Amino acid sequence: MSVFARSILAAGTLDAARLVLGALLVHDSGPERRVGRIVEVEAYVGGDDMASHARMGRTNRNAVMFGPPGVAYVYLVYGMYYCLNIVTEASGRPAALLVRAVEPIEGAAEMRLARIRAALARPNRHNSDPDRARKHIAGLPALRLASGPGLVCAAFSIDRSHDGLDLLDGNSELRIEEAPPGYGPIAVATGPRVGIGYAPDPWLSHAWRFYDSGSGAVSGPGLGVATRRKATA
DNA sequence: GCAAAGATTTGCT
DNA sequence: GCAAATCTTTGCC
Repeated sequence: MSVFARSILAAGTLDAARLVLGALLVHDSGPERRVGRIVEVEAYVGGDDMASHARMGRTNRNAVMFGPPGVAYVYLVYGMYYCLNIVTEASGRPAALLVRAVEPIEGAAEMRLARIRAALARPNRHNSDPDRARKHIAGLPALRLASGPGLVCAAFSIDRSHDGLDLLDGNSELRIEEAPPGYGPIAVATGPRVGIGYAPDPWLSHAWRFYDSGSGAVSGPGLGVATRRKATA
């Protein structure tokens, strides 16, 4: 299987978002190969996008967003969860696609184990019984193993060590591969981005979330803090 | 130097 | 349906 075309990511981010749906996220190391079909992404476009980490210019955290396309931008959100982005557009222009959900194709058992490992690594005051989390994840349908940005990283064992990794290098342990025939999205739907209630319009309202409406792995309507804050405001 | 908030998920009420 | 967990980054003193 060949890696995803860098020229597609180098062009406009909004076009790239539609074309990357259906492509495969592959983690090719460890006991079992993990493959997931990308079914939901969000576009963060340029330094003037007030919802983007790039809105404050280049910082230590977001530096790779300013680099070449096809590179992984991985950050820690809320101090607990990692999020995976695919950098887009030419060097010097900060843009990326946040991978919000993938549909497990291969290695679902390993994804489940990785989810359990991640859950046990962050016990909280409610989590008095480790077996509870274990059983919860064990009972999840495969389609729900990576249906959220933090869950994608948990299921694929992605962390800050992958920041800056070239996802379009066939030798990378984590990479994006072309969609096999028939894997493209059946119907691409769009909507506003999730969890960016702090951003002013027009960025708040831009329909820059793209997903395959035919996939059962797409994440929920958006349960982020910012979204709730907006709802109660 | 310190305070505040975040591209989320979870478990209990 | 809500609040907590947790830590990096940012913005201001």
